[in-house]
Amino acid sequence: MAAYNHAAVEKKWHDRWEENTVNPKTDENGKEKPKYYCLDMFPYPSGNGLHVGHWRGYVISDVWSRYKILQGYHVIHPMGWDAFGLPAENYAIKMGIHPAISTEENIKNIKEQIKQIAAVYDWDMEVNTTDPDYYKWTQWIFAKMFEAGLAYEKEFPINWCPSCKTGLANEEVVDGKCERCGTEVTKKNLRQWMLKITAYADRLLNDLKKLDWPEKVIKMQTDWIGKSYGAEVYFPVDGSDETITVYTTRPDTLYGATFMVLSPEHDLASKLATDENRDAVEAYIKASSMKSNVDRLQDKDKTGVFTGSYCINPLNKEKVPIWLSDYVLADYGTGAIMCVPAHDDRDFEFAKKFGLPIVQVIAEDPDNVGELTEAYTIANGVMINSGDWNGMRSEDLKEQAPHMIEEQGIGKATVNFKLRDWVFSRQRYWGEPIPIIHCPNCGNVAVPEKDLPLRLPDVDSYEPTGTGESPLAGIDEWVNTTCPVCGAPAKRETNTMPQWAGSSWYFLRYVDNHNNDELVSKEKASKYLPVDMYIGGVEHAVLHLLYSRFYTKFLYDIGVVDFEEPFLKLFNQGMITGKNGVKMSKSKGNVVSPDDLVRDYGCDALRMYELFVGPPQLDAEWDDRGIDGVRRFLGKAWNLLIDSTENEPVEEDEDLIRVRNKLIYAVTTRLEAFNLNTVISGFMEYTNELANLAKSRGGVDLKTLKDYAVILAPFAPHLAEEIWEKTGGKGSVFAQSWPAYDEKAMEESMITIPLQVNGKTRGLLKIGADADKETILEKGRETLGKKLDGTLIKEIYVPGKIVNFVVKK
RNA sequence: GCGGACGUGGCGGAAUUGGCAGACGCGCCAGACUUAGGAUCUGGUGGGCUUCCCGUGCAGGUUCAAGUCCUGUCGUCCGCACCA
Repeated sequence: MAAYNHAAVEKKWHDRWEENTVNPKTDENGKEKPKYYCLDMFPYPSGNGLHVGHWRGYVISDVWSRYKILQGYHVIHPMGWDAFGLPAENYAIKMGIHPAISTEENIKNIKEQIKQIAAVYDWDMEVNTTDPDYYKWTQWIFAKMFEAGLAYEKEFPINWCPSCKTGLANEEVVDGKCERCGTEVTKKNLRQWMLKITAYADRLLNDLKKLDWPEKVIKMQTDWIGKSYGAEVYFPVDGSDETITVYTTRPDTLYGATFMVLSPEHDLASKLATDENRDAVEAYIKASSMKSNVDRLQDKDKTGVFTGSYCINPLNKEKVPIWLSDYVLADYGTGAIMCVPAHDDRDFEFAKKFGLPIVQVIAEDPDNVGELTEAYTIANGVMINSGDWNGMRSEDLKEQAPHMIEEQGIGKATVNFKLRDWVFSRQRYWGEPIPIIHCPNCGNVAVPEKDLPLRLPDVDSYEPTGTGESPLAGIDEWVNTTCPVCGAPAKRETNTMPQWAGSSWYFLRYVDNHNNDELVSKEKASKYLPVDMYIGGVEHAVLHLLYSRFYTKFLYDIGVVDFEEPFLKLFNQGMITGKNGVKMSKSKGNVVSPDDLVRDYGCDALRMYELFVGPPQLDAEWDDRGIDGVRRFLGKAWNLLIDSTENEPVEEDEDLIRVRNKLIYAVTTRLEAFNLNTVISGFMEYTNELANLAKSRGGVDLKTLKDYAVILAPFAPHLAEEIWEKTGGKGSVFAQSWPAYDEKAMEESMITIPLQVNGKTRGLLKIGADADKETILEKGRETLGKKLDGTLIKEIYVPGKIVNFVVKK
C-alpha cells in the first residue's frame, strides 16, 4: 500500500469535481425549506489575495453546508463579488489600471484561490455588484427610497476623509478616524444624499429580539441606535421672546437646574451674547469650529464661555445663566442642555470649574444632607429643594415627570436616538451612480425604471478630485441630460453610492441572479430566504449588518420580500492573527499564505487545521507548526482505512461497533454544538482507538469504513471521496446520508469508577457495568483498604460515575 | 467611566446536569529504523520534599464533591465613550 499522497488524491478529486461528474446534487424539491448558508460579506477583489485568516470563515461555512447536504437538505451556498468601492478603486489607482479592468482580473485570481478551498459553491448563483444587471437593482432600490421620501438631499458639515477624499457615514468613523484608511476625519460642509435610516430606528431596535445573534452584536446595535426616554423642557430667555428647548432624561431633577449650556453650533449661540461678552463668545465659537473630531473626543477638560444672558427655570422661575461649551453635542437632542451639577458628572465638573451654584435635589436621607463631593447620579432617593415634588421618590418621579411637565405646558415627553441618518453619497468614481436628475422646473427626479441601469460612464481620469465633486462631474456629455418629467435640460447627480449599497441586499439576489424583471421573484425569495446562518467576523456589527437589516425592512415595506429580518442566525467567527495577536496585514509582514500549506500539507489538512486551531468563535494565533499534527492524523487515517480496503475483509465485532458508534456520536454532537475544534480531536482520538483494534484484526470492517468516509467528508472531502471509492461505493460520498449512532452500542461491558475519600480520588475500581450499588461499595472499600482508616461517616455512589467515602480521621 | 468576553501545563486548547483536571495536538525527552534526520514509527511528558502531597489568576464561601455555583478582588483583550 502506498503512503498517503495528498497531492495525487486531491488533484484527482479536484479534477472530477471540476468536470462536474460527482458534484453533490441536492433535492431542489425536498419537502423542507432549503437551508441557506452564507458568508458575512462576499469578498472584494482587492488584488492581495486570501490569507489563512480568510480561509477560516470559508471553511466553517463549507463544513456546515456539506454536513447539511449529507443530512439530505437542499443547501444554498453561494459566492459573489463586492467589487465596487474604495478598496477596488484604490488598488486600480495604485496600479494605474482602470478599475473595471483590474476588478475583472482580481476576480479571476481570487476565484482560483477560493477554488483551492474546495468549497461547494454553486457558481451558477454568482453575483457581481459592478455588473449593470446587478446594480440596476441597487439603483432601483435607491429610486424607490427616494419616492418613499427616505432619500433626501441635505447640506451640512459631514465627516470627510482627506485621504480617501470622500464623505463618510457615521458608522464608518471609528475613534475619529476613517474606517478604511485610518486617516483622521475632518468636517466638510457638503451637499449630500442621505438615507433616512432613523425612520426605522424603533423597528431596527425592537426586531433585534427576534434574532439568534451573539449577545455582543445585539448589544452593539442597541447602543448604536441608542434609544433614550426623557422630556423636552422649554426655558424662556430672560428679557427676550426666544425660548431654549433642552432634552433631558432626568426631568425629575429640574429644580436642580442651575445653569444652561448650548453647543457652540447652536442657532442662538452668538445671538445670546451680550455686548460685554460678545468678543469672548465669538472667539469661543470660532475656536470650537477649528477643533477636529479627534481633539474634541480626547480633550475632556471642560471649556466654556458665559453668554451674559439668562433663562428662567420654568418650574421655580429662578434665573439661570446660559453658557456655551463644546461638551454639548450640536446634533444630539436639541443641542442645548439644562445642567444639574448635583446629579450629573459632567455638569458637576463644569460647575466646579466655573464656580456655578450646585443645588442638590435628591438625597438618600433627606434629614442628613451634607455637601456633595461628587455628583449623585442615580435616581434613587427622596426629592428635596423641589417645591411640590419634595418628598417624592426620585425613581417614581423620573417616570412621571415627563407627563407632569407636559400637563403644565412647560415641555413634553420625548424619545431620542443616537442613530443618525446615513450619509449615502461618495465623491468617488467607482460606485453606482445615484439615479437622480436635477431639473430646474421639477426639482429632483428619479431616473425612471425603464432607464435603469444608469451606467457608470467610462472616464479618462477617475482619481478623486478632493473638491467635494465626484470625477463624474467633469463629464459634460454625461452630466447634461433632459428631465424625464418635463423634458427640460437638466443635470445628472454626479455622486456615487457607498460600497454598502451593493452589499446591503446581495443575499437576496443570489437566489434569482438572472432575473431581469424583478430584483428577486416572490416565489424564490420566500422559498429560499431568509438566510439560515450567516457566518463572519464581528467587524460589521454596526455597518453591514445594520444596513442590510434596514434595506430588508424597506423591501418588506414595499412588498418585495415577505420577511423583515435577513439573517436569522449569526455566527461570529474569531479572527486568525499573527504572532501575539497582531492582525494579519501586508504592512505588518505577518500574512501567512495558504498556497504553500496547500502544496506541502494538502487542502484537507489545512481545512482541518483551520478548525483545530481553537474554538471557532474565539481569535486564534496562527502557528504553522500545528498543521503537522493534522497531516499526521490524515496519514494515519489513510493507512488504517486504505489498508482495510486492500486487506481481507474484516467482520465487525462488538468492539468495532462500539468505537464506530462513539466516533459518530462524538462528531455529530460536537458538530451540532458548533464545537468544531473538538470534532477534529474526536476524529484523532477514535481513529487511534480504531487503529489499535485494527492491529489484531488486520483492519476494520466495511460498515465502519463507509461511515467513516461519510462523516469525514465535510472536513476532508478529497480523502473522504477516495476512501468511499476504495470501499466500492458508487458515485460521490456526498450522495450518501449522515450515519446515525446507537447509544446502546456505545456502552462498555466493564466500567472504571473513581473511588474518592473526602472528595479526593484515591483509587480506581474496574467492574462490570451491571454491578449493583452494594457490590460496588463493598469492592470499593476492599480496594481502598487502609486508605479508609478512620470513622466512615457517609458513602455516596453516583451510578456509573463515582464513589465518595466520607471519613473522619 | 459604562458594557461584554476571557484567565487551566512550555504552547494551542479539552472537560453535558458540580463527579478521575489537563482529552486531542504542538513542543520536548527517550528509543527503533537509518549513511543521515528538521522523514517515519514506538513509548514518556502538570509540579514537588514521590508509600505521600500540591495544583484551573488571587482571597473567601456553599457542597460528600467546585475549573464549573456564590461573594469579593486582580489582570488581559474587545466594544462604546462628554448622547444630557
